Formats: sequence, C-alpha cells, structure tokens
Amino acid sequence: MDPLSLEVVELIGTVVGRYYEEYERAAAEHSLTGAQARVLGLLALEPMPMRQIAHKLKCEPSNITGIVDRLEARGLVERRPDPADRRVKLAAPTPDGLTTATDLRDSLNFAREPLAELSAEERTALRDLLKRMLGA
Amino acid sequence: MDPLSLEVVELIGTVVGRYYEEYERAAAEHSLTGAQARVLGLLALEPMPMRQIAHKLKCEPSNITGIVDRLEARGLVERRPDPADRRVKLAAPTPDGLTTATDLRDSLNFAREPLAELSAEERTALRDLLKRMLGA
DNA sequence: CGAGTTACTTGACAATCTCAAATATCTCGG
DNA sequence: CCGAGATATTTGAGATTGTCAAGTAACTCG
Repeated sequence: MDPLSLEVVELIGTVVGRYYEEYERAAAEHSLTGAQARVLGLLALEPMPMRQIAHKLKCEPSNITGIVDRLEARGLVERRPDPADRRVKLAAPTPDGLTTATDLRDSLNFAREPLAELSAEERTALRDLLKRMLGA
Repeated sequence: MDPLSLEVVELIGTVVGRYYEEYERAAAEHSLTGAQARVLGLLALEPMPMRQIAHKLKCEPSNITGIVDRLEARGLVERRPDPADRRVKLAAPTPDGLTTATDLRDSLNFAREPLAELSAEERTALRDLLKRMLGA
C-alpha cells in the first residue's frame, strides 16, 4: 500500500480508538456497558426482533438474549410479542430507556472538541470525503 | 450540535463500526481475538513492560497478564527480565509473533476498498482534515 | 535500614461472546 | 389438513476480557 493510504489508515485507527473510548465512557456514566448502550441506541431508533439486533451488531442471537435480559432487568427495555409471529419477541425501549438513550447520545462528546477545530467548510469537505469513502 | 457536525459524527460512527469489524475479522483469520491482536501489534512496534501495555490500551495491568499469558502459550510473545528493574517484565514478540503481526497488518483490508475510491488529492485532503481533527 | 511505592500476579466475579441443543412456532408441499 | 423442515428465541457450557482487592517481590529515599 502507498505511504499516503497507510498514513490515512493509521489516522483512522486513532479516530476509532478515541471514538470507542469516548463511547465506553459515555455508557459508563449511565452505568451501562458498551454493548448495552449499543443495543439501547439501536432500539431507540426502532423496536426490533432479537434476531435483527444480532444481525445489526453482527453477533449470535443467543448473545443478545443476555444483553436484553440485563436491560430489561433495569427497566430500560421490554420484550413485546409480535402480533404477526408468536416466535418473535420485539425488543422496545421503555420511556425510561428512551430518555437514557437520548441522554447517552447527547453526552457523546466525541464530536464537540475534535470537530470544533474545523471550520464549516472543512467539516463539509470531511463529510463528503467520508461519504465517498463509505460508498455511495 | 449543528446538523453538519451531527452528520459527520454519524459518518465517523459508521467508519468506526466498519474498521472494528474488519479488525476482528483479520484477527480471527489468525486465530487471535481482537485484544490479543492489539497487544501483539503494539509489541511488534516495540517491546514494553506489562504496565505500559495496560496504559496504552487503557485497562488494568491485571488484564494484560492474561492476554500475554495466552500469547505466550502460543509462542507469539515472550516475557523478558528488565535488566534495570527486576520487578519489570518486558513483553516482546518472538520471531513467530513478529511474522504474525506483519501478516495481520497486511491483511487489514479496511484501507484498500474504501480508500481506493479516493484520488490521491482527496486522500491528502482527508489526511489533513483527520490530522487537524485529532489535534496538532 | 525501613517505610512507602511500584510492578506484576492471583483469585473472585461480572459481562460478552460462541457453539450446540432444546422449545415453540411457522411454512409449505403433498 | 399433516408432517417435515426451517426459523426465533432461550438455555447451558466454556473461553475471553475486564474490574477490583489482595499478595509478593523489588525499588526508592530519607
């Protein structure tokens, strides 16, 4: 690989490290683990079956059972029957869970400091480059 | 937060997700966990005391003991005495570990596909923006 | 020398993850 | 309609990662 691409990969690695760290910190502030925060954040967008959570998070469905168990025990999530298929359980955030998810999103400071360094034009350029990099 | 910054954060979240996924995949191809791959990659740059690994990875030193144990059991890493301080154990990759670390780095495809989309000028622009975002 | 600090390990425990097996339910061909 | 096979979820075993508290060995400095 050319040195320029290598440098960019290196930088992205650093961004990934910082983002992850920040995400875990924000989750911990709400006494959540990273995995719990990710599931809750997903459900805050839209309730969904266990299987779909596993698919989005790229892990085994049996893993999701435990994570949702813990979120449910804390009253942040509930399992609802799917009217169309009795095998399926829809995981949905409770009002409390929705509040927590919103708080969590707001307390993800990652954006603030690092992006404040950039002008609006630079942020636009960054957005477009990332978009292109991630594919159409 | 303004909509533009929000969009950039969203995109960075996606990049982080893809990078992480790719990293785990590359590690798994070498029968390593992500944590083991991160420690091995760190030691491939430079042997260092257990404590320093923990500091770089932002976890407890007692955690590193187990990870290095497993890498050592597979012959990828060895513990050496520090001539200057008998309390300290320097973790260093074996020749085999160094080879694995190099293979691992090369098989991190993340860069290839996504960055191939960008021209050299765009990659330069991306590099500079990321650099600025990450601070001087 | 000796009190306090530092490096690493150990042990207990929680969370995450995988895999295989069990249960309940759905789907579809015959 | 019935039964074989597929699908959704859970359970249980086991590995790994992570924390914290305590223990051991070695360093530092007055």
